[in-house]
Amino acid sequence: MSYTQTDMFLTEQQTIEAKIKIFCAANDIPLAALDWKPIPYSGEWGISTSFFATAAAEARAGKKIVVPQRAQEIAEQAAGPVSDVPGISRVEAVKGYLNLYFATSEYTRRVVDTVLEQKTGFGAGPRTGSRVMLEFSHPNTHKAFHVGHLRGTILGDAICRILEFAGNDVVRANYPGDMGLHVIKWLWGYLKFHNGEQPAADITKWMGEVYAEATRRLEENPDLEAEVRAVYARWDQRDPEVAALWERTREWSLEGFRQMYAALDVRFDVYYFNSQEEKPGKEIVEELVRRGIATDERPQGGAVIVKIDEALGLAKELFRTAVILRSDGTALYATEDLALVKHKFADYPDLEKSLYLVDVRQSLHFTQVFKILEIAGYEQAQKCGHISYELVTLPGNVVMSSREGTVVLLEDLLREATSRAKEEAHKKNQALTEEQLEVVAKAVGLGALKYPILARENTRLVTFDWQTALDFNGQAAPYIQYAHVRCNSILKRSQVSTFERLNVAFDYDLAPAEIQLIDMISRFPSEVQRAAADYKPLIIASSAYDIAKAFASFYDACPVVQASPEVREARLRLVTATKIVLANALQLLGIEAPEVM
RNA sequence: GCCCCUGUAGCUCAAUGGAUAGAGCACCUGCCUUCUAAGCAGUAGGCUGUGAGUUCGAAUCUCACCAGGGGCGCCA
Repeated sequence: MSYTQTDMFLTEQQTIEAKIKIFCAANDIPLAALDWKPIPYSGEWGISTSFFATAAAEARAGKKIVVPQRAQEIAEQAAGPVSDVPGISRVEAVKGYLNLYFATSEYTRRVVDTVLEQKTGFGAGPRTGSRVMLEFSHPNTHKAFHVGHLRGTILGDAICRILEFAGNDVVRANYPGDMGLHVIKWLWGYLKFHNGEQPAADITKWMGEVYAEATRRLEENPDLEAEVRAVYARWDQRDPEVAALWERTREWSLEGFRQMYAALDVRFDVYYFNSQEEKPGKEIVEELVRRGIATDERPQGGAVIVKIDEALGLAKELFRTAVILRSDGTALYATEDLALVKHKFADYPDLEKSLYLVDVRQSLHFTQVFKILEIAGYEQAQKCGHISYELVTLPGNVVMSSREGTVVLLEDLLREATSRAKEEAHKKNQALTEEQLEVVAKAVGLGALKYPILARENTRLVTFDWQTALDFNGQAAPYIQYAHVRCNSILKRSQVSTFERLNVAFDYDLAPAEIQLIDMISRFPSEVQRAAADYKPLIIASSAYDIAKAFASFYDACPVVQASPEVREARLRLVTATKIVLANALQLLGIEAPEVM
C-alpha cells in the first residue's frame, strides 16, 4: 500500500487500475504490481505509474525486447482505455510512464474541502486500536539537564504526537535514573558541603552544580572516595537519614523536571524509576541463573553474566556477553532493564510495541536485554525495539558531560532563545503589545530550538552552536510560523465568513504558485503515515517547510483581499486550508502556531 | 578483531529503487505607496568518498576498500 495524495482520489485510482488490468489481460501482458506516485513536475497535478517492471518480466520470460521501449509501448497502449475516467482531464504516456492529470478545478475543490471539513483532524489516520509505548527522555535525578538530553526529549515527544495522529494509542513513558553511583556522590557532596541548603529558582541547574562540585572535589582528593563508599553502604542498609535525604532531594529533581517539561510542552502518561526495578531485576537474575541461562561467576570473583552468542549457537560474536549483576551483588542498569521490560507489559498487557528511544551508544545494551528475555522464553520481548538517535556534541566533537562541566544547560538555552526571539519580534513588529510579545517570544524561541533537532535524521550527529540555535531565518520554525501568521493576517483583513461555504468552484486559471501550494497540502496525510511508520519527525518537519514555502510564493504572487469576488472567495478558502495544515503540522512537532508575530 | 552509524553544492542538510539530485546559509542581481520583507524572484555552485556488482533503472540495495564517529564482562 503506497500512500500518496491519491488517498483523496482513491476511487479514480482504483478505477484506472482495474481498466489497466483488463487491458493487459486482454492483450496477454503479465502486469506487474502498479506503484502510484505523484507526477514529479510542478505545474499540474496527477498520478503516475510505470511499466518497467512489467516489461522487464517479459524480457526475463524470453521475449526479445528493449525494456524502456517496451514500457513506453505498454504505457501508450494503456493510455487509451483509461482516458475517459471522470475527474481525469488528460492522459499521457512518456518515457515508460503513464501520467494521469486531474481536472484542476475538481482537484482543488476536493483538496480544499477536505481540509476545511476535517480541520484539526486533516492528515490524521484512522484509529488502528494499536497501543504503542514509547519510553523517552529518562533524565537522571541529581544531575543537570542539558542540551544533550533535549534531543531525546524533543524527538520522543514529536514521535508520540505523530504516532497518535497517525492512528495509534500511545503511552508516553519516562524512566528517570533516580538511584546509582551518581546519586550517592551527590548525597555525599550535599551532606559535606551544602547540608541544609534548599534549591532556588532553577532547581535542575542547582542540582547539577552540586553534582559537578562533588565530582570535582573527588578528583582533587581521591581519598574522599572512602566517604562516598560509606554513604553507599548506608544507603544499602536503608539508613533512615540517607533514605530520607534521598527521597527529599529526589523530589527536588523531579519537581525541576516537571517545570522543564512544562516549559517544553512535553508530557508523560507514566513514570518508571530504576530504583523500583532493582529488586525485581535481581529476582530475574536469580531465575536466569537457576535455569542455566546466566552464569554466576561470583564464586570465582566474577559477575553474573549471560553468554548470548553461545546460548544461540552463533559462531560470530554478535550479541556478545552481557553482565547482568555486579560481582558484589549490586544491580546494574541491565539488571533493572530486564525487570522494566516485564513491568511495562504487566501494566499494559495489550501493548503491541514497547519502544525505547535512547541514544545510539546503548544499542548493544538494548539488543542484549531483549535477546536475553527472548532466550528465557519471554515472548513479549519480541515486541520491544530500540530507536536510536545520535548525540548532540559541542564544536570540536566534545561530548556534553555533567561530570566534565562541558554542557549547555537547557535553562540557559531557553532563556537565551526566548529573549532573542522577543527582541527580534519587537524589531519586526512594533504594534505588538507586551503581552503579545511574551506569547510570540515563547512560541518562536521554543520553535527555533526544537525545529533543527526534528528536521535532522535521527542517526545524524548534531553539533551545537549558539549561532545556529538562535538563527531565526531560512528553513527554521519561525519561517513556518510566519506563514501561519500571514494566513491569519489575510483572513483577519478579509472580514468575511462566506468562504466557509463548501463547493465554491476554483474555475479561474490557477497561478503556478497556487497549484504548487495545493499539491503540498494534498500530500500531508501520506507524509504523516510515512513519518509514523519510520519514527521520523524529519518527514513532518520537511513537509511543514514545503507547505510554508509554497505559501510564501503564493502570498507574493497571488493577491487575495483585492482579487475579484470569485477569485477572492476561492483563495480565502485556500488560505484557510493552508492555515489549518500548517497548524496541524506544527502541532505534530510540538511547536506552537502563533496568530501574530 | 567483531558490530553499528556517517560520507551529496564552499558550509549545514534533504531526496519511497524511478523521469531533470533539491533546500537553507554564505556570495551576487532585482523587488516594500500594494494582504506583516522573519518575505519573494533570479544568477552561480555536483564524477552523490573510491572501485566493482545486482537491476530495465542506483545517492538509495550487495560486497570490498578509504575517511570520520560510536559500541564491544561488572558506566549509564
